[in-house]
Amino acid sequence: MENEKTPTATTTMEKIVSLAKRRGFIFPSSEIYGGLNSCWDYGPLGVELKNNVKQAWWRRMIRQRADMVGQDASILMHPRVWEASGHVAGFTDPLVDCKQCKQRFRADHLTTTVCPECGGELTQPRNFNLMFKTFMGPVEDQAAVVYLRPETAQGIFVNFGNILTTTRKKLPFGVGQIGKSFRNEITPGNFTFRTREFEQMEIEYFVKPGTDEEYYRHWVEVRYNWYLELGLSPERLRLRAHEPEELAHYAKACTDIEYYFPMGWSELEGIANRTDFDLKRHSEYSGNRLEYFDQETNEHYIPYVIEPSAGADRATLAFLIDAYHEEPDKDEIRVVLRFHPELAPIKVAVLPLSRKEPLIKMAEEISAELRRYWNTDYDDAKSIGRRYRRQDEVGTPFCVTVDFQSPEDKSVTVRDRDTMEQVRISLDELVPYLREKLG
RNA sequence: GCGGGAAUAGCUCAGUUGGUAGAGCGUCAGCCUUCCAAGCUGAAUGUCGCGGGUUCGAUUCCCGUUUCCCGCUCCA
Repeated sequence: MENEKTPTATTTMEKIVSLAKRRGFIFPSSEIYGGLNSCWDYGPLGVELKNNVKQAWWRRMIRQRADMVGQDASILMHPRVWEASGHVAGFTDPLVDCKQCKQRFRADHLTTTVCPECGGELTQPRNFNLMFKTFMGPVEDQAAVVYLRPETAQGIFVNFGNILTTTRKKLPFGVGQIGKSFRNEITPGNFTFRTREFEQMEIEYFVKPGTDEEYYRHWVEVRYNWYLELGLSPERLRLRAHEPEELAHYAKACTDIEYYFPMGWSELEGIANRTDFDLKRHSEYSGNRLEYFDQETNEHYIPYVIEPSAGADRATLAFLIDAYHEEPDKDEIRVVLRFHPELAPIKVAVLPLSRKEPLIKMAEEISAELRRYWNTDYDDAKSIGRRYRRQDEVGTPFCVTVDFQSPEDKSVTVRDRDTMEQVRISLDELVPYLREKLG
């Protein structure tokens, strides 16, 4: 697959948007007031899915690694942070528009005073600061201007010293966090792919200078495999190394992990070698030396940083798109979300075959038991086939069906979403059975 | 921000040459139903995206605006 727009791109994304709305994954923000540009709300199933994505990241990247710790920094930070990081200067793009051909250019990239495309007249440069600004305190005073963070990364850099002393970590080690960031993107769009409020899952991994390239490769591999482990299709996932001229001001190297979205190959995550840029700048601007003392070599130095920076909303969208399947079923089309069990918003549904007692009572008791371990749904409305379809459409991996035999021999059947096969097991074995499948 | 398209029920859409709206699917209730969207009966849901103008009357015509989608430019 090359970077082309497919003819079905529109309809695929529209189907995802429609399903997301219909089944309570994602709604337009403030919809009853007409919506708000580029803002989306995660509904009952969407929040489960996204939380599962974030937990799958946290578990593998932080908890299961001895060289990682977590943190959760505030969104509002000292204004000087953004001067040191380069965002106050670097996030302001002076843009000009051609009055004739309507194309837009960065004024600082132009060498001419007329449109390089058609020679038309250009508008005056206008500044686009991509950071959201607000006021700290009840009085709108210039001295109290603060920014909503445009990335979570800086919250880690400014805490480098605190984490070093409190955790007694030795290099190499990393700090991860998940949180909201805000950017006044010029062009948001493509559903939740590019929004002005978004959630990041970022790691800053500190290493001894000279070992940075080795760990850079390590993290590219670790992060790539993370998506594969959680079920993303390998043929829709690829790595793309940045060309030197497209690197950000702080980066020595960067590799994107891209997914083949309906609109084409687009970035899920970037793994950057940020060198010692950030810690050095914060040392300069704050007057605090953000250094590491290496006991083995008896020297002070500023660590290099490898940054795997992922978008939680983008990952969630990719998992949703990748899970989406339409399959012929008689004359109908069966919609199935084939989520990895770890990501599925509902893990198991309990379905009594009839509304007659004692099936209902037994089914309710079983769901109460299962709800202790997993997000469990209960549904007794309409035919059993219809209820399987409902669960398929939201990606529930397992359905526990209580039939007329169940009260007599204390057994149920478990139906698998992917194989559509059923096994009859005793009630005592149900939780162990599901635990083996779901973890 | 610029250009193009669109906006009617939860979803997909029809419709009104200007006289305040329907279908299918879905949802809910009841009957029926012993494992893959069966059937029957009944019900709920729309300020026709929002605001203004023209008009006796606007969902329909005009203007503005918001949102979404598709192209330009940027990023996680």
